[in-house]
Amino acid sequence: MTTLLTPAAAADRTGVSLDTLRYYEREGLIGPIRRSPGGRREYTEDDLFWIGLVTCFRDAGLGIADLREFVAILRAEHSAQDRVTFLRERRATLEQRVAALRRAMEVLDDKIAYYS
Amino acid sequence: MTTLLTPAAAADRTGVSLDTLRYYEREGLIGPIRRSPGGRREYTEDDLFWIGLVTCFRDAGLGIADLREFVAILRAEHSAQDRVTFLRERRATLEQRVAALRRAMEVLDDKIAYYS
DNA sequence: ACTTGACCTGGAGCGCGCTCCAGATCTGAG
DNA sequence: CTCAGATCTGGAGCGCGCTCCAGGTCAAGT
Repeated sequence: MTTLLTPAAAADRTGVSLDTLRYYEREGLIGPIRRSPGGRREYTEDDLFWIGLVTCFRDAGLGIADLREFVAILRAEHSAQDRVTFLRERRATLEQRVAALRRAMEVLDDKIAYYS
Repeated sequence: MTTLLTPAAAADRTGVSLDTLRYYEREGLIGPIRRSPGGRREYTEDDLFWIGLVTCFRDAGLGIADLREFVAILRAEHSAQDRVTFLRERRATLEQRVAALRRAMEVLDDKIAYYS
């Protein structure tokens, strides 16, 4: 028997608010989450794991649309080749962000050196 | 004689739109930019340089408020110590972002490996 | 002088990613 | 059975960072 979590528990475990959980589901980033007979959401461990992935990418600055595309690619039938291509593209954009951050950090380092 | 640039030229050189240049000025991120007798903005090379810094930080994901604070710290009278402290804090938050990006990239790498 | 186009200001509008709210329903404790 | 508290839905509201617009001014060519 798989343990099911209430929305509150899921929010607690993932650090994502109830509203945001619902929002992500509406947007197709997670779920659809199964429901109890009464209509309440019941989150599985798998759901939590997936939510973790989503928040990981959100934290990295990917937008909702990006993530929706990500979900689509991983869920729908796509050749492994397509998936790899897509994933590599995403990886490249993340690397560009890292580069932008490094540039900014260099500027800060220069200023820090100047004032030290 | 220092060369002065029209707004259009400044936008062109910096890659920032006219509207955004005005917006940044209103928000106190740049300038105030000097004006011609007729009231038009005239950008100096120094202005352009500063705009470059601002866009560098914007590209790194810093918010307008962060940048305003940045400007304030660098312009107003503050001890070198204060400045260094502030700059180091900023640097730390940028490093956290890099870490978040790295985590996301690891996830992508795992998926790429899986589908390869 | 006239026209054209760049520029001015103040303010409205927009897309994103939530966040909040109202009003209804479900659930569990007593 | 009752009542409080958790959850439901649909939709409004919000902060951010621009972006766009109207109505007017300025500058340069003819």
